[in-house]
Amino acid sequence: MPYPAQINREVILTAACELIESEGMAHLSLNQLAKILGVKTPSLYRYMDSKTALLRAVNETTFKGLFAAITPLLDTPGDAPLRIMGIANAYRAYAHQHPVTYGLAYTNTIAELRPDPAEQERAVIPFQALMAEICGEADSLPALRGLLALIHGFVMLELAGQLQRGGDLDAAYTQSIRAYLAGWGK
Amino acid sequence: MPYPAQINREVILTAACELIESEGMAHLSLNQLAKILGVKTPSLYRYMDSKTALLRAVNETTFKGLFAAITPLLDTPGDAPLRIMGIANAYRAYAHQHPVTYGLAYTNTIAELRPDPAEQERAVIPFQALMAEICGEADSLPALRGLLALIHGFVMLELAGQLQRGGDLDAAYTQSIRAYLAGWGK
DNA sequence: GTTCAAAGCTAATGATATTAGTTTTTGGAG
DNA sequence: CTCCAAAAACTAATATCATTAGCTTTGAAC
Repeated sequence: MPYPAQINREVILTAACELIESEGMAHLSLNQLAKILGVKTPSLYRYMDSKTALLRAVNETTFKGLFAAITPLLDTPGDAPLRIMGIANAYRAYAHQHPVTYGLAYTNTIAELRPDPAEQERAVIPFQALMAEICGEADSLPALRGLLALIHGFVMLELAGQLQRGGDLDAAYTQSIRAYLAGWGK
Repeated sequence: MPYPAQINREVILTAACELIESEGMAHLSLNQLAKILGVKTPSLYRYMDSKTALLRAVNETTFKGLFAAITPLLDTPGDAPLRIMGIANAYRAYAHQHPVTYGLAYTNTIAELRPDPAEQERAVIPFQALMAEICGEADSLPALRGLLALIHGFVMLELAGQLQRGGDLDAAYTQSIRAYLAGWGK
């Protein structure tokens, strides 16, 4: 092992996440990142193919963290609506804790930054069974999609500062999801 | 009027929109834009303060177009759920027709690109009355927020390529909104 | 025809991502 | 203990950006 490495893929990744989260997307440059890591810019290329690849990895990390925060709640006592509400709250909490990277992960005006979308849809399959308990097997896929849309949409609007007319956002979130589930339950 | 102008703010804006929509966000450079307009790059600065300001203008255009596509449907025959569904479909259709600029408008990993969010929330107030017909005045704000979240979230997931497990997306959209409204109507 | 201000241009700067080629380091072979 | 090879980092250079400063062209009004 000649020449011990000063950095590696992982520390680059976490430094990038922290920098994005604290300074915002616009201030993430490889120069800045290298300076933080105590290394010159081109050295980063030994561990990543491009800035785009790095950002894609950041997004993968975000999704991984998000699902890690959520999946444990699948095996929780209570009926389906209650468990779904717990998951929805954990989801929203994660997004609030990682607002910039969450936004980046789903933002994707640039298609190259997306992790494999097919894989993500697979990751969400376990949740479909939960919806099936409410609306039946046959409708469980469309019902799941609407649920994801509601959750994701609410969080995105919040993060974009688009829900600022006052009122209790926590309550609005809970009530809306409850209404959605009730609507499918009929 | 010495020296007739070859360009103006508006043609820059529409060219920018078209370029973004056809080539994607990543390929929008002022150089490219100037070349399309038959002008040298620095000349653009006579009509805009910065690239950021241009993108903010693009976003304003997007919102304006979106609301222009939607608001006429407020005065349509039919009960509240029917009218809401018409609006939701028009909304989704607009997003499908302008996928990149729609994504950009709501993406906003970079806060400077956002048009005044307060104004946008005001633009959506007329739709609150429609929700009130379903769930009553008292709950109309949270119910509206959930509806916007559901619509926006669904469209964003679609555009991000995150709903690719097959199935009828049109139906899923319609059914989910119907369920949501039914849930609030109880 | 001269004037003048608007509109465009050239040239330059500093930041950026990225590539090519060189130097430094050090664990292990002799 | 010395030396070597290769891994890891570095320097230097390029092309592309956005942006600024200052110069040149245009054409309508007098």
